[in-house]
Amino acid sequence: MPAIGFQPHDHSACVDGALSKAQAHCAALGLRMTPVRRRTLEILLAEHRALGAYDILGVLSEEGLGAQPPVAYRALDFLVKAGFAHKVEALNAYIACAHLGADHTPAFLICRACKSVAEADTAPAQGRLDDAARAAGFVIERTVVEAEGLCPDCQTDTKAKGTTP
Amino acid sequence: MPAIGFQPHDHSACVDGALSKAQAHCAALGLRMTPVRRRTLEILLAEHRALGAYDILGVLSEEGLGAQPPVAYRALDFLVKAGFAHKVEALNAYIACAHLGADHTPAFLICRACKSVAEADTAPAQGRLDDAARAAGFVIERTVVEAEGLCPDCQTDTKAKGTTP
DNA sequence: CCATTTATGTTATAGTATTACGCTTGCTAC
DNA sequence: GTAGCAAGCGTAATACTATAACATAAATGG
Repeated sequence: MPAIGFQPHDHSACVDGALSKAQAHCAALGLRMTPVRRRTLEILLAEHRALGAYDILGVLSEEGLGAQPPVAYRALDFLVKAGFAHKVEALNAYIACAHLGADHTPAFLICRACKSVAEADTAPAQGRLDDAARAAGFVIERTVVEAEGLCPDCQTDTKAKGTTP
Repeated sequence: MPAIGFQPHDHSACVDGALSKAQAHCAALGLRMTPVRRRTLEILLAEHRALGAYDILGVLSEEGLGAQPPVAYRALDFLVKAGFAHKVEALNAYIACAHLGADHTPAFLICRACKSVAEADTAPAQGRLDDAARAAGFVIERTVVEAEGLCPDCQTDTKAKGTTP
């Protein structure tokens, strides 16, 4: 399960696949994929980048799908709970799940230059963190693993060399 | 390097030690430990819990050390950059560093019931994440590793059994 | 069809963070 | 010592993120 997001790929297939998997998952579990929710997922899927709730809201409201913050937050909550999207805590932003269907704990690689975000798998790191937690008598329910740095493309770009070029 | 924060310990020694280490570190590097910065560090050190910037600001302003948000944020930025404190991304809150002096990448164990936060070391997990990043061609500059769950004390408390007791 | 639950629409407000600008303080070089 | 400069602080204004509360509407299940 490689990090998805930096390598070129067939993006429209990636979007279509995710949408239909999400749809199927909803059908199977009796969840309701309403217009606002589907559109929100589409917006997130359109790019391998984290979007703020208000970015989403901007698009939704342009399309007449709701103009107030709760509309976007409710749709995002639904998608996150259903596993179709994740919240990137370091950015206070949201991103579509790149490994839909897998029951995973995501790790994010966040490029500080181009803002793209790749989703990797944490299973290995996870085990070690569990060890540390167990030693402390702590029971983990949810983990957040995020790394900020430079993606392959931005490592060679001059603009990326410093924080203030 | 065990997780610090859940076990009972000599807290005043823990505070005093951290303060004098910070002071010494500033002296060594020519950093300026001003009244606002020192007081902010003291406030954070007072508890092994993450505090919001506005919690800090509340105390500072009661004491005549500044009444507007930038005062708190500037002090916190300084402490974080100097390594005397960390930001807990999952809480949008700040906590004093529990391993002052060690050049470390912290991992936090956050109790959702009592809100205490322990700081563990991620070196092991770190290695695996590095592997994943290298495979993707990504260069990590900073990592965020946070786990939410229940601390030893709260696992037995009835109030902690559900999210809405 | 009616009751219940689930989702949406809307207003208002809470919580987190930054920009911008001017003043003061402390350091360094003359 | 004092002129020039950088770092820090005071303050106002504003931007960004998120939730509470309550009314309305649509779907589900008897």
